[in-house]
Amino acid sequence: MKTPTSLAKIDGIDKKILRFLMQDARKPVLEIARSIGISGAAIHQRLRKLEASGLLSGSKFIVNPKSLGYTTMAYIGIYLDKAMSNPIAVKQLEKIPEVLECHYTTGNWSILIKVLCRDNEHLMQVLNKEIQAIEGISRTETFISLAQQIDRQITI
Amino acid sequence: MKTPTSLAKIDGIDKKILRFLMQDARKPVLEIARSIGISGAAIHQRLRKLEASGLLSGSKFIVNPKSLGYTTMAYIGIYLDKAMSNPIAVKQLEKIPEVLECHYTTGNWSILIKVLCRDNEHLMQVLNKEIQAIEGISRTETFISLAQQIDRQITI
DNA sequence: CATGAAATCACACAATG
DNA sequence: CATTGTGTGATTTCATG
Repeated sequence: MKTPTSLAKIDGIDKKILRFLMQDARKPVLEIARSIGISGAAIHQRLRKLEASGLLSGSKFIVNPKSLGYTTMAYIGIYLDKAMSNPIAVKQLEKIPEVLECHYTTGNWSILIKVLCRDNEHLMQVLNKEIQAIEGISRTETFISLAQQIDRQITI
Repeated sequence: MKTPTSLAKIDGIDKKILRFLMQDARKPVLEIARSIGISGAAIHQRLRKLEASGLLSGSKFIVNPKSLGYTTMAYIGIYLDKAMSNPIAVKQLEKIPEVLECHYTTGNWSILIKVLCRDNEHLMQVLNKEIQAIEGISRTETFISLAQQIDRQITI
């Protein structure tokens, strides 16, 4: 087995286009066209191809959580009971809006989640009233992010 | 002291606009306007205000790393030597393109990073040749993400 | 694959209620 | 704070090198 998912083959022009749009999804295609010296229609064709290949999975507006009063980010390692099936716990975690990521991981924990809360008190409530209340979750270890110094996507 | 950063006050219409654009940054403003029943110009005014308030920190095209052959994601907890100043290590980590996030955390480690690699072998090389080579980094603990079941932004 | 032309649509800035 | 109107520019598609 050597083909996990068909790899997209992209050339230098695709990379340039992507680098622009990964920085600013609303950058007009025609501006990019002028920057890299090909026509707007050519960029359209390439973007359609990249979408069809699955390489582009959409675009997002990024909201700054601090502006909404969310200042406390934390990672939480979760130990599940042996008998517990992981998907059931995940389904419960999905219902907690403060949970932004959830990974099934190797190592000490069964799963590792990232949560975003307003403050420490809010984090404590999410931990005690929401997460610990989920059946099958036995113990947790919390790591509060005091500062995030790097946040980026894959380098193209 | 009660004002960490001025909180943006947003109403229901702002929320609707944001929910659309957080899903798809390129959704035409006029489409949103029709969906929620106000004029396009009104949405523009609101977006300008939200940008000015700092709530919107841009937009991004999302690329699917698997399409580029990057299938191994991992979190790495890093112990720094006591004498080590955190910013210097971070500066070195920034130079490693596989490092996507870097958090200064409470708990066992000094910092927690997220890396994205092509495969386990690539991860091993990044660990041994790049990360362990940084002065001040004494020990690391790696947690490979076998599957990511939740990935989203803050709920508005 | 890239181009250019043409039709449609969106944007942005007013001035105004 | 929302609306309408308007000039300008962007998007999208198509037929064609």
